[in-house]
Amino acid sequence: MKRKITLKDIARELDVSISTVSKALKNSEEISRDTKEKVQAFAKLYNYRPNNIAISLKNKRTKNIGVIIPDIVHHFFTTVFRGIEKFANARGYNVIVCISDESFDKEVINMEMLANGSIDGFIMALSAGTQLKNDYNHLKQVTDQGIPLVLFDRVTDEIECDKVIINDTEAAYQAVEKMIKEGRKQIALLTTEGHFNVSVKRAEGYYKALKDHQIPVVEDLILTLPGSYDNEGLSKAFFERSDIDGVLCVNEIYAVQSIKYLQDLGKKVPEDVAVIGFTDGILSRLANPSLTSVAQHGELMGETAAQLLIGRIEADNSYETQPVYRTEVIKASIVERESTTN
Amino acid sequence: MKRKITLKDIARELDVSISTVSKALKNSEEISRDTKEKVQAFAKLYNYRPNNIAISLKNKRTKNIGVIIPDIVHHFFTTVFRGIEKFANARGYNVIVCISDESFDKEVINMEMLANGSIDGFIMALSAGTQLKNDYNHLKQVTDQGIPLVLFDRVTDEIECDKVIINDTEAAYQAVEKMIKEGRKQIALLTTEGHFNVSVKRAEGYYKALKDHQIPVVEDLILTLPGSYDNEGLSKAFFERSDIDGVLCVNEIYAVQSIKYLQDLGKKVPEDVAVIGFTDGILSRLANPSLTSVAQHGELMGETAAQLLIGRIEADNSYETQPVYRTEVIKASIVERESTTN
DNA sequence: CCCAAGCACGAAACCGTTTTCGTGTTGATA
DNA sequence: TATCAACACGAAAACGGTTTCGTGCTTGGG
Repeated sequence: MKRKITLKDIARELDVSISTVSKALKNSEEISRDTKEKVQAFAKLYNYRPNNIAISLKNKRTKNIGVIIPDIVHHFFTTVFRGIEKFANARGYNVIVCISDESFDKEVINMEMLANGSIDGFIMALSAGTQLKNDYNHLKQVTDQGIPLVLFDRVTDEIECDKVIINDTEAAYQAVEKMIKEGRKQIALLTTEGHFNVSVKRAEGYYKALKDHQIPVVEDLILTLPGSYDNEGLSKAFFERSDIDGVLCVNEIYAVQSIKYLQDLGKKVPEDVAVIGFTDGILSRLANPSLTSVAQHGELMGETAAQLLIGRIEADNSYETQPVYRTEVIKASIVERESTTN
Repeated sequence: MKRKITLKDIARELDVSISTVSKALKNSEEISRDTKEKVQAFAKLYNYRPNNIAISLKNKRTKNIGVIIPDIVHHFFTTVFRGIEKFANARGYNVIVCISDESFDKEVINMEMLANGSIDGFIMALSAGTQLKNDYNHLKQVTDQGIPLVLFDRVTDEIECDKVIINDTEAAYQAVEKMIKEGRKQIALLTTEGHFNVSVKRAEGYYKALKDHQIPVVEDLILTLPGSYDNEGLSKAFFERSDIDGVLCVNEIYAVQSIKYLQDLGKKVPEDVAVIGFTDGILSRLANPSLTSVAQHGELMGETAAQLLIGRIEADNSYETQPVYRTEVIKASIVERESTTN
């Protein structure tokens, strides 16, 4: 077991000072060619690598970014994470991931753990618990310390920072409008409980589309489910009413499940009922019929968030004054497949 | 913007030495009650938190573990990761994730980045590129340095370290046997190219089950696809032969796609053809018919890997001699759903 | 021959902790 | 009154680097 070699080891071995070794390895002009070659050769031979921790301590930069997401076993967050990781890695940053599991407490604990020097900035999506509690002191503390923060998807107006969101309302509007243009009139909405910002915004788009096309809102056509990714509470009974001819779902799980129930009830998708979901994941592609879906471009969202964050991190030497925060809007797009007609 | 407060700040403010502050905060017996109370009150007031980086440098322990996986947008890896994160977090460790994207080079770069002090140990699944190249020097380097390493799922015999695998061969055997007991005789195998260890092992189980039940192997019933998670290369034509009555797929994507093609060809699942996949993910649950699938218990796998790793990390002060490495086998189980009969 | 510039390198501070090893003061004891 | 613990605290080294600021030596010009 060869232990890691340090500057001190090289200095001792070559009978020069630590500073000389350090400079020689950085190819400093101060050091003679002879010495530089000697040191560099020795370092190569013994595979010297500077200790990241020591460097972090010295320059107060860790080159780590903290990502806190509610769940990882979920296609959307997963793609966002891939975008973050990709961009960050290309810029020499590593990514520390914490899963809040939709819990306020875990979110707080994780942030505090990382905020004490482990990372240079945060990227996060708020947990359900946090949105429910409406308590953002942990975020405030972080930003007050001057640690850059970027919120994505599940954001809040309470905190001033950079944000990346998608145009949920318009996307839902377009999805509903598409079904209306197909001649549908009784369009159901499957959504989740209200503390999710995104669900509310998608519902808004649904209402607005109906209104703009003079279609009355039928309360019985709107089903609000408790879980966020589970299809708990969704039953076949909901689809038994004979007049439903379209369904908008705030995620793809609901959508695929809806298709299944509709088919069980002898209704044809898309002939009798059109179905559109959010989150254009693998489920949408492989469903039968495949699912027309609102693509949220998670990877782009992640890249954008990482770009914003790293920009802040690497610029915060200059501006000490109140910076102007940006909110980037990622445009969702509808991917048309077999669960709608043309 | 309140900057972070340090021991030195407290010491200056309270007119005591840094050592006194440090000890007072640790409730050392050396320090008088008066001083301790004073220091602790001040620390609380100004919300003092020790700097993680400094502590890491001091005790040469980062409380970070590095996870390197080929892909994150994949249900199995995602669940394993959740298991790792869960266990690690409960033990006070953070998780740094790098995605190798199935590339040997990225795997090497990521490992080198993290191996220079950023982490206390690695958990990883080998990338396709690495298995293809059969070059494990980067792993050897890491273990030689005394950094604990745990391999999971995609492992190699070339490296001595702790490993966590599932009993792929037996699971595939059982899946095939199940279909045979349902009276199936022409069972197809959809697998991926050979450099994936797991595919090979699953194929072995397939062969063995056929052999044990005196069913001849029909080469035309075995389809080897290039990608690992994409259904590229999988076409409806494969299923046109009339005699197929069972399909074993090495992942759930192939399985769901197979169901779709079979249905398109007018064959009924499971009446005419049974389908069993690996990776019991959301696709399996929501497919129509829902998919009988081999559950790999990824979360348990992740927890096991994290437990092994943290055990090594926290024990490696004692044993300097060659430790005895363990290989934990996670037992896969078949989750029966609608794509097979009883 | 003297002085100044320039070269090549080293000493030391610093980043924020922890921890060992003093050390000055007090009170009790012989 | 001299001695000795016990007490309460500080100085300093250490972790592994970077960086500033000397400094001794050589050399060239006057």
